[in-house]
Amino acid sequence: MRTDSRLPRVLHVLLHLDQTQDPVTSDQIGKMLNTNPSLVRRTMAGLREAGFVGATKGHGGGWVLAKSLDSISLAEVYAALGSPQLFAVGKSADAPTCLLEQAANRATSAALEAARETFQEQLGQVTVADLVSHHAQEIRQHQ
Amino acid sequence: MRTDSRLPRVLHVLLHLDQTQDPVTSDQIGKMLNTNPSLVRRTMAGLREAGFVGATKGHGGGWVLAKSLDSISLAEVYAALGSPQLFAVGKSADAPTCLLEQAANRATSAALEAARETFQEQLGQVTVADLVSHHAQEIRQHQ
DNA sequence: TGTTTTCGTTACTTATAAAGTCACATATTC
DNA sequence: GAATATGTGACTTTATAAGTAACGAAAACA
Repeated sequence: MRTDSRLPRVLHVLLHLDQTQDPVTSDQIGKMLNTNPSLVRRTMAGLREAGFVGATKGHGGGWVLAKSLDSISLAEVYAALGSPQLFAVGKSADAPTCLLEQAANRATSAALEAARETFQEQLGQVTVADLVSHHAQEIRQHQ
Repeated sequence: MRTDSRLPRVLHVLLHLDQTQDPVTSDQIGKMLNTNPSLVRRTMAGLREAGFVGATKGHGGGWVLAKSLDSISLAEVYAALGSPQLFAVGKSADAPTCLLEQAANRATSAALEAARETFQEQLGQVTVADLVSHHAQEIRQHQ
């Protein structure tokens, strides 16, 4: 498959939503992400269901933050996206009968699971607000 | 893409090669892995170049171990496969100009890199021989 | 010498999942 | 009622490993 870029993309969107009070349309977000509004709506759906953003229809509608970014961890964002498949590497088969194949799968899965834990820990330690907290001044200069 | 199962597969093969003195053909390995001999030869090529196995042509030819399994770490096997793409998740773009997108990418990459380090550490701590060392008796019973 | 076996390699097809696209119903504002 | 937006279903495209086919080269065997 292609590389799944939903996590960085929605983080990017959340940071932008925090820069304005006005609703931002899927069309505008699509231009930011170089993609189209339908994909934006689908990708943002999980964040809406998680209560991180709200969407309103009609004139003047669009996406707005529904929660402060310092109360949303990256782990929660990842979970809101449906905890997408993290690894491109995996086991050879689900339940092999060969003992040697079982051993090979066990070792592979163990290393992957350890890596997944690290990934989750890292995401859990950081809020979306943290991503720019050390760059606030720099960012303000460029808005 | 499909899930990359080369690592568990070649580990499986190495463990089998350790069970016999005779060369094992790509055809026989293909039957073990439920795939075909061409794919086996391509996948094993990296292990041959790394000096972990040898291949001989002609009658009575095939694949044999060229090194003791207790001298090969899983990390070396992974490297011999060309260190395949580990993650299905990745950054949104290589060098975005938007500072907020840069921040989103940085955070995503940082979590992934930490996870990769854990993965490599895990693989580095284990030799191929370790995979079955605690199951030696059980495996002998089933051969 | 010639046939068989086996690897080594190239070229091509298939499978899979995210990305991307299109269309349209629904809801809201003007 | 017209215009603007989301929500969603159906479909196409893209990227990459897996899988397949074919054939030359090398080694063993008769």
